[in-house]
Amino acid sequence: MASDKDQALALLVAKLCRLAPLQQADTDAIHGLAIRTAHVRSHGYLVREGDTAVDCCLLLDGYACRSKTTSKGGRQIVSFHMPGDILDLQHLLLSRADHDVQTITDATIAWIAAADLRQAAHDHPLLAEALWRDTLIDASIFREWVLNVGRRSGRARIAHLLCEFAARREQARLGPLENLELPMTQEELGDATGLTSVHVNRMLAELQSLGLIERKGRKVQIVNWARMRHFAEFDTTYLHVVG
Amino acid sequence: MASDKDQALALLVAKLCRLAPLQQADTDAIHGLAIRTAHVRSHGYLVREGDTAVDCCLLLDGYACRSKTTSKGGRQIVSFHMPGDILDLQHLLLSRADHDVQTITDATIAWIAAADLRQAAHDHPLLAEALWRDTLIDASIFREWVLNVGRRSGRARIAHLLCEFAARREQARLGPLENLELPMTQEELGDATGLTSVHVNRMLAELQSLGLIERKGRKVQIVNWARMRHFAEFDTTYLHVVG
DNA sequence: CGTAGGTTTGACTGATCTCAAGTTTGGTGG
DNA sequence: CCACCAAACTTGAGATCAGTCAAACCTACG
Repeated sequence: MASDKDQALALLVAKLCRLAPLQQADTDAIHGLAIRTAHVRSHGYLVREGDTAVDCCLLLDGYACRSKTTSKGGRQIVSFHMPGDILDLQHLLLSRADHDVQTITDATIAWIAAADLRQAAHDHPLLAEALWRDTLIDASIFREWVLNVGRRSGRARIAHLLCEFAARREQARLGPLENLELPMTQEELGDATGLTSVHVNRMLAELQSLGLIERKGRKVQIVNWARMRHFAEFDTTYLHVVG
Repeated sequence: MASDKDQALALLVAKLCRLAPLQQADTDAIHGLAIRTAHVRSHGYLVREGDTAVDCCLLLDGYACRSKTTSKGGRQIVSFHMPGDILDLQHLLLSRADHDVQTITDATIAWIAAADLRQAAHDHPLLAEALWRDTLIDASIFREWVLNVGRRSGRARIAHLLCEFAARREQARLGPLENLELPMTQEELGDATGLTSVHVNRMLAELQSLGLIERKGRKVQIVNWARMRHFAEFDTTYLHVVG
């Protein structure tokens, strides 16, 4: 039976192989990384803004998000994450965390020593390329979020977020495109879209009344993917899907 | 007398040296890159969404921005750029452009062959590190923009944008912190903050009436940096200033 | 000195927020 | 299995911020 650590390494290798044509030497280097796994409760902090991170965290199970906070207390979620995602790759090369990383459900995390990973990237160009590409895709998603929050109506923002979540979930083979269970509260959906939880609620109700989705608790069914996609102006290009 | 090409190489080397401790071999590799310079008129496209970019562009003179467009025609500017910035480093590793890159004033551009730069990064780990760190700072700024557009009032958004522009300009030694000339129209400020040009106008007028700025045409004077900074909730941490 | 693009202003509209009161849901201990 | 509790969700009414439309005013430049 595979340990958490073995599972973490397998997940990491699989992910990075999709991002660059890794050779044996590269995957060997990954297997040589110091890793420890941990269980973290829902809403636990993995990294706090201002921290000097010495470890990178890979999400093995559960869901997480990254967020920033206004000095007046306003919270903005800047990304959601699912199993297989590396949560704070930027701390490999930037010394101070500029945002929080937090679980949104109970989760299992693999902590990888940043110095090890940095050294491995330095010694293995293809590994560096895979990691770099991962951060570039991250950045592309941030750009789409700036557009989402800056230029779309409330209903379209929510629809777009649902589409992105569904698409990324399917891409990571975590479930079918049309049926998903949201791990986050409506308050968190609001923090991600620049809306209040009250308005998120109304927009979800509206998407349902438009026949785009069906809901039961946090289970969401996308009734007609093509119509939903169109309504949300969702185009997967920005996810830079590889493999 | 230095040619545009020499100027480009000097600028690039200076920038990357601030981002990683480059060695002689690394800077030699940079000097070996194929480069050609070009003058581009105001509002000219350098990259269009969907393009397969074969060159990376370094901005030598003038100002530029990157933007995305909604299918309904809404435009969102996701970043502004000034001399010394590399505009589309992400195209080194992502094949399709997910956004437009456009000048906002007349500009001088140095085009660097992407394949050359990719190869140089592959062969020189410190060069890769410098470029990677540059893209990570880029991503950090996108995160701050998501927060800006998602969670701040109109007046604070504009104030924050002005602070960022002033700070980056000073950091690149392009002028003093408190006095700047904006290269962009109020419409473009609106496209960057998710507001209409009409509202940008009113917010600028308000910042002036609050005694935070003085304006004359597009010249802006920040009357009291400490107060402005506080009002805008501007904290330079996210710019990850190095050197 | 005429023109076009950019800025400024006003009046009205509408999307989203705020506050506040229910209602449902999921988990926990008896 | 049930009763209870806290958290999350839902709904309503009124307030507000920002958008829309339209006109007038600059200002740089040919």
